[in-house]
Amino acid sequence: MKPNATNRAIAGVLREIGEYLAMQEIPFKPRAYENAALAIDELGEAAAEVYARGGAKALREIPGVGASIAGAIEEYLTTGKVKAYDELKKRTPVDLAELSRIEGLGPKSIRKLYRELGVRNLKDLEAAAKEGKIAKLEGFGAKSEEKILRGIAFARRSGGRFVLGAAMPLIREIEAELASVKGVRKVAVAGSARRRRDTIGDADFLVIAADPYPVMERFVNLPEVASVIARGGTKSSVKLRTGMNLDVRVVPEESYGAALNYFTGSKDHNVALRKIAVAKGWKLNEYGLFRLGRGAKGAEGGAMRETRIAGKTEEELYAKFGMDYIEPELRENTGEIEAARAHHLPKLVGYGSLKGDLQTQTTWTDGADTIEAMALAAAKRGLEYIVITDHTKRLAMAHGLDARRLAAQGAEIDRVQKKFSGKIRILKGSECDILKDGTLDLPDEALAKLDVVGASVHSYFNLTRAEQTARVKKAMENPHVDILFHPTGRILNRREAYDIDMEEIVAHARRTKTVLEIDAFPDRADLKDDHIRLCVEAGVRMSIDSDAHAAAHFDYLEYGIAQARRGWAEKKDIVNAWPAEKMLQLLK
DNA sequence: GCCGTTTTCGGCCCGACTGTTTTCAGTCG
Repeated sequence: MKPNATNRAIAGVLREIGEYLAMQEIPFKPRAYENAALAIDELGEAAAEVYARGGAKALREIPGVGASIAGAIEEYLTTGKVKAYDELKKRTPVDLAELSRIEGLGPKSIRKLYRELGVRNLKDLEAAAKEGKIAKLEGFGAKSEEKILRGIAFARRSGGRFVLGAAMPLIREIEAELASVKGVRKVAVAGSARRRRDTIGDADFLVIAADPYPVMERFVNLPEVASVIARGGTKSSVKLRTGMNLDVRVVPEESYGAALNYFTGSKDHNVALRKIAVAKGWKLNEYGLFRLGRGAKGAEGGAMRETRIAGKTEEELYAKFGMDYIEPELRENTGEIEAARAHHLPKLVGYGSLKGDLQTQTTWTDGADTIEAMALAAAKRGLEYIVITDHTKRLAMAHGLDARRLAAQGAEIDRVQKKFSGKIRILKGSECDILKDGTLDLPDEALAKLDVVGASVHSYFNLTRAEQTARVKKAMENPHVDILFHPTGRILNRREAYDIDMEEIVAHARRTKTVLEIDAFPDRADLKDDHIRLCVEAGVRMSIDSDAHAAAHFDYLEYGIAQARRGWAEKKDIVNAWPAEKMLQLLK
């Protein structure tokens, strides 16, 4: 078995096979490989494990994977190679991953550049462009060449995706800006930002306006715009200085719901809806849902007649399909369509429904604000309680608390609580380090005096999966540990999660009655949506915490709620959606 | 190459914009 045959690597090979087939203008197969690659990417477990469990037969259970692709995966897992891929690569030996990241370059162009100019990678591409060779190619021109050079510069500068919580404030500003254009009746943010994915690739805006011209004018002239990618009568795209792309679409009012649905995606969700429409003899596009019928001339000769049957609102659209309304956070084609048809969709935990916050840091360790300032900010936001959870002594750089300072902090909390009597309840807690061997950084006697104990890993990220899992499980067995904070340790765009068996952790949480945290700090977003859904299915309770290191960070709770909703969580699943007394009862 | 509540054969989501074309291919979402 090839040890580093990760899902990402397998998906990468499948995707490249698809692109090579697309170069040869082979129909349909490219999409089959692309679909399979997507399925592997989003598989909840390692394909290697699936194969170990049930061989190629088990691989074929993965939707989009049939006999042929299962064979390719098996070959890759057992030999580290896929012959068909190697042969395709030999015919056109280019760095596909690198070249297809360049905006506007697809399989056909890549093949042409290789055949005509010998371009194999970004470096060759840049050289060819700078020598003016690309502009002379048939089908290319001066503009294509410039665009390629800009694409290369950008690819070097930035990796691609943006953390939702970092991008959202600007997206909302632009939304308001577009809304202020004269004649604009409605603006909506669509795309992955509306689905509230933890990272987004770009941002999509939908506008209803009598006259699109002033909208486009304002849009391409936004101060943050670095370059205009496309500008048309109803659709434009720009690239911001941050590297993020924005798209805007102006649609007629009667199409608003269909367009919002279309541009919200996900692509998989849309494709699934369209297939259902086709099966019913309908057509769904961004302008509406249409019934198709032959014109008066009869079967063969007559023109198709389209009758609009829905499209003004999303609610109307889903109702026409016989479905309950599907919240944007659920639209990933992971069962929501079936659930909506069966009227079994979860009643998602609501925005603004949190009563408390179970992880906050103060000036006692690495927080920027005092206990009092944090309590005041939380009360202003309508929270009924917060838990003060400063770091413990192992985190020396954060000036972590030992048992003595923790006791002193307790006395300070009592003092502040008197001032806030009737306004907000301030609970005593800790973010206690889990040491390498799974023991805790504070003695049990100290932990026993606290209202809420969170435990977390801040060291030895490189243990093996078995060691890391055993370490965390041991900490969860401590009777004082109520919550496992940021369970996987990932930092978006900066650090991978440590290697830990989350299915095992979820099962252990159930056994030990440990709460798993959804850390709402934007670049953590940890648990991620898939893990949350595992918890929901296992009946494991979660908390949504800001991990605030400053009073302003209570704003982040919104992103944690979004993440919980993406994981199908309801109020009953979230301990701090309940009042303090009930929350405390739900803990160990 | 994959898939099936009309099908194990015959389909496969659909439309806008750009650039280089004079009628459209390629790319993107």
